[in-house]
Amino acid sequence: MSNLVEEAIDLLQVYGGRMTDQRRLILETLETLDSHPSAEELHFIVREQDPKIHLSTIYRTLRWLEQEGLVSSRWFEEDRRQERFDPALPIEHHHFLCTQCKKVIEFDDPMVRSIMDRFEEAFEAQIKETTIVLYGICSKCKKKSK
Amino acid sequence: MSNLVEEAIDLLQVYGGRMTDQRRLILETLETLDSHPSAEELHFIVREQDPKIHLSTIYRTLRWLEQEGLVSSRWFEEDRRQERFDPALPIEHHHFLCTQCKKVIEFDDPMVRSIMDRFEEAFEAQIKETTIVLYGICSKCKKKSK
DNA sequence: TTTGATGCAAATCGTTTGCACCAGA
DNA sequence: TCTGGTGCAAACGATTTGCATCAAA
Repeated sequence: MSNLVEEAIDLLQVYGGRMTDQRRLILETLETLDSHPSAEELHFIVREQDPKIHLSTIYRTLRWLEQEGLVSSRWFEEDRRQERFDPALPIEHHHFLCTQCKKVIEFDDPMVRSIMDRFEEAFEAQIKETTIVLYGICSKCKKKSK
Repeated sequence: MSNLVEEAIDLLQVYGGRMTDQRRLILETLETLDSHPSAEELHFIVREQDPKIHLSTIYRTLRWLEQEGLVSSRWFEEDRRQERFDPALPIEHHHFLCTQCKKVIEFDDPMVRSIMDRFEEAFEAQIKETTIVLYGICSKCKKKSK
C-alpha cells in the first residue's frame, strides 16, 4: 500500500474520518505521479479509474491533506493560474520548472541559507520562509530541441 | 512630470495611442507608491482623485504597461491570490515581503547567480528565469513587536 | 471627425461551499 | 444506524471581455 494512504489512515484513526475509495485513489495517484499536478490534471488522471469522481472531491481531499501536512501546494508562473500539489517533503527544498515539458525538479543548495543570512543582516529582518523557483529547459528538452 | 508618464507618452507616440486622464493618474500613482499594490488596492487609491475610474481600466492600463515593459507583476503567497504590480526595474532582482506590514523590499545577491549555475551544471539544464521571495518580518515590525 | 479608451455589465477561470444523498465504520 | 464524504450546482474572488459611449488627437 502506498505510503500516503498509510499515513492518511493513521490520521483518520486519530481524528475519526473515513477512508473512501475516492480518497484512496487520489492518494495513490498523487504518490505515483512524481509530477506536481494541478487539481484539474489530477482530476483528469483519476477519472480513468473512477469516471464519476468530482473535481470538488479532488479539491476537498487535497485541502484536507494539506492541512494535515501530507501534501503541499505552490504557484508557478504559468499561463494558467493553477495551484499545484505534491506529497509534502519533510525537508526544505526549492523548485525548477521546465517551461517546455512542465517537469518539476526539487532541489536544495546550502547557498540559499547564505542568501537568507545576508539579507537578514543587511536589512535587520527576520526571514521565516523562502521560495525559489528556477524556470528553464531541462536536460531532456535541451537534447530534443537540437 | 513623472518618469513613467514620460515613458508612456514616448510609447504612445510610437504606437499611436492616447494619454488619458485615467492613464496619467494610474501611472503617477504607481510611481509615487513604492509599494507593490494589487489592482484593487491601486483602484482604491486612484479613486480618491477620480471616483468614477473603473477597476477594468486599472487592469487594462496595467496590462498595457506590462506588455510595454514599464510595469512588472508577480504573485506572493498571501491569503488573497492577487497579482501585484510595480514599475519594472531594468535589473534582475528579488523580493522580500514583510508578512506583518506587507512592505516589499527589492534586493539582489550575487549568490543567486551561483545557485543558478550550480543547478544548471548538476542537472544539465538551462535556466532562463529565477524568482526568489523571502517572507519574514522587517526591521520596523521587529522593533514594534517588542 | 475619427478611432482608441472608458465604464459598465456580463463572461471566464480556478476554487469553494451548501445541500441532499450515499456509504464507510 | 449514524454521520462524515460525495456529487452536483451554485457561489465566489480575481481578472478579462464585448459593447455602447466618450473624448483625445
